[in-house]
Amino acid sequence: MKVSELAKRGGVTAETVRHYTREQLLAPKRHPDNGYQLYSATELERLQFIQRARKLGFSVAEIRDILAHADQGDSPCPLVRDLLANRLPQIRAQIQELEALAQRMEQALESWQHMPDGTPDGHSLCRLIESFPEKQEAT
Amino acid sequence: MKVSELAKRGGVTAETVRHYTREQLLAPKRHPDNGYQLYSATELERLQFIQRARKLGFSVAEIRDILAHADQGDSPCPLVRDLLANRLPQIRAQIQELEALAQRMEQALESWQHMPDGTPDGHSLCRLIESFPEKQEAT
DNA sequence: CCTTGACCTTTGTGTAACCCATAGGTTTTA
DNA sequence: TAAAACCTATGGGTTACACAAAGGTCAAGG
Repeated sequence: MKVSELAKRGGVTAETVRHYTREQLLAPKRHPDNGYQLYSATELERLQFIQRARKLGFSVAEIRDILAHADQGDSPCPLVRDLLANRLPQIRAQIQELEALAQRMEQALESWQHMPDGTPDGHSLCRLIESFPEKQEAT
Repeated sequence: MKVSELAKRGGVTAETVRHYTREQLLAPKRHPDNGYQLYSATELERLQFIQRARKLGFSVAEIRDILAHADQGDSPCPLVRDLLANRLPQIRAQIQELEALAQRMEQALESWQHMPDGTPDGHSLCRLIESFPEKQEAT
């Protein structure tokens, strides 16, 4: 099948398929006459595998490694366990950061309710923002 | 003061100062002889303002707009309130996504504890990943 | 048979906020 | 005075694609 058909079957855009192909996650054959990329049913399975892996937070580069292992006949499973176990705390940290950000934003919006809009005066650009600390102690 | 001094005083790298300068958030004078960028105390205040705004989740492009308003003598405050109020739900959504991801990751790691590593066999690349659904119903 | 529209190709650009390397000029200091 | 430290501009790297352009290919209808 050609790019668009694989894309449709896999539920992604043709651009995404081309991207994965460029990044070596998919290795289609070429139609000898016209140079079109030809994907087999195996490629569709690979595409679906990629989707699952993406949903689990693996990067495209990581998935390339995983697939490369599998293509060599090695079990990628230990790698997979490792990658995921290492990524999880990073995701947790990222969530913490975003929650702290959301809290700052909320606190700002709330405290701004009682502040008037001001006009920049050469020292103050916007007291709303300036009313916030540049650095903050741990709570 | 020169790039590095401003950077040190502002608690950022010289690269960051150059970046903000390229992006027009800072507008240093030039030393007529050697072409060095010369920052005044006002630029330091601006840099600190930028830091605060970044901490509140504003993008560099947004801060450029905010500063441009202020430079024209207009109060940027309504813009500031607006941007923040619009961004907050996006941040919340992002947190939700990350939490869903973290949950998928955890669930995966947990259920994988009882699964052996396998060898790719032409149909299965890694059952760990394949054991996960490509799409999922809302819970 | 030929045109048109749909699809394919490659290449290059843009996204966000910097970081880093390179090559070469300047200033400071030992 | 020579090296160390700092400055400049330019260009490439990061992530996972989206999008546009220029040009070749193919299927269907008039």
